[in-house]
Amino acid sequence: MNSSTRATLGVRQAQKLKTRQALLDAALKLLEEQSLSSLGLREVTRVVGVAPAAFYRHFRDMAELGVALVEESLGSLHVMIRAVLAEQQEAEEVIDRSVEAVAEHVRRHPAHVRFVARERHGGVRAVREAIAAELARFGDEVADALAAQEVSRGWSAEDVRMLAGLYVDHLVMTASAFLEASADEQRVIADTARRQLRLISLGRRHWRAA
Amino acid sequence: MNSSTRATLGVRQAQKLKTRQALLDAALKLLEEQSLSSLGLREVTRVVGVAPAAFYRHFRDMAELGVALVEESLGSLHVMIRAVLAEQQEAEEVIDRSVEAVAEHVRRHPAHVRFVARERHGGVRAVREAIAAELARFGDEVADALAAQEVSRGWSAEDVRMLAGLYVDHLVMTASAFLEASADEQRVIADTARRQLRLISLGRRHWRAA
DNA sequence: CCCTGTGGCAAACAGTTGTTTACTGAATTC
DNA sequence: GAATTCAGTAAACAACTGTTTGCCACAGGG
Repeated sequence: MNSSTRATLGVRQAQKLKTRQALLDAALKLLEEQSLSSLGLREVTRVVGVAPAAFYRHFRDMAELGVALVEESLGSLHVMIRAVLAEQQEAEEVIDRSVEAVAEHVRRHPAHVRFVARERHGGVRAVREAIAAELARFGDEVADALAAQEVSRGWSAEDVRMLAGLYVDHLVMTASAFLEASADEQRVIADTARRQLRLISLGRRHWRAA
Repeated sequence: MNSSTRATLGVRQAQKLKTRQALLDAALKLLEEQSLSSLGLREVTRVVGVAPAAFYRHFRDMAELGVALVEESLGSLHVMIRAVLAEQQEAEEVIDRSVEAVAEHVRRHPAHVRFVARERHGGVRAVREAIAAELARFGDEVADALAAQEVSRGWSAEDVRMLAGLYVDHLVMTASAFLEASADEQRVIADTARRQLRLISLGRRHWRAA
């Protein structure tokens, strides 16, 4: 009668998913203060409270666990981005809304954000590639949203994609800047981010019109 | 009579510097495929061909070696940036010149660039802070150069610093994008980077004028 | 020329790591 | 209700880690 698991899932399978999630959670916690390539399998199982060998029932190695963490981490970000993109508002409002959304996302999922920022260029190839692929999908999604706006009339697909890339990069930079900042510094960062977006948006409106 | 070391340096001191440099070089090479927090002291000394204990004659631990690598890595970048900033040219030219300089820098010092990109958000606090401090100095330097240009007339110091931050971030993003790219992809990246800089420069010219 | 400072060495230390093995006991299937 | 599946266990493995110790060879100053 566990309400958090579907009734159709057997007790067996549900338990397995539970420890799998426990492994992911423990790893994410440990990764707040070290990087994936130095995180040991025993370290993780010790925190969860299972035998080291149990790890292999869920992941081939730490790299595979890392890829699973990428999906978990960027999944929530994906939801957030889609929500912001869906709102149809004035440019100024959409900027304020975006920065606020990023700030809140970092506040709610700091470990996820830190993990992505850290492993984006980290020492584990498979994880790097998973993050790159997911961020590329973000870029495409943003590009689609931009193309649908009337400001982009007459823009080539490449130019739209270029602008989308700029936005995604800026998002990632801003999010990781928030991470290590105190409350005071966070306000400064948010303010700077808004002005930067405003400047970009200005450049956008004058593109090919100058 | 070693021409690469000052004549005033005794044989003693010169030898010490030589193995110290060998340790740094070996570490940098090993760091192309892993991150600092997983790099072992024995691993480094083994490559150099000295006893593990010899490491302590030069660094307290790997974190200290990492900080030394930061200075080495960002030192060369610093020279490059200063050179570009010194040139007084038309906006369009300075953009082409900047992107070309970044591309060449990555071509000449890939391991250094990779190291900085990887450890900027990596698992070793001291190294993160050293990189952040150095990048902040870059930002100040760029800000000074921007402020001296007539386009910035009437700009507040904060706005100038905001724009400088945007440029520095863009530089780092572009450099790390170059890293894992093939020759073909590099051309695409360079082209995208140029267009992004052009858009930013456009926004800059219309700042507070719109 | 001898004395001293010191960069590097060999060896030993207690811990820790990833992986394999044979196993147990409970949920599932028939 | 018996047979089967399989998540998790305990123990052992060789290989490796960072750090300390006492020692040596030798450059450099007196």
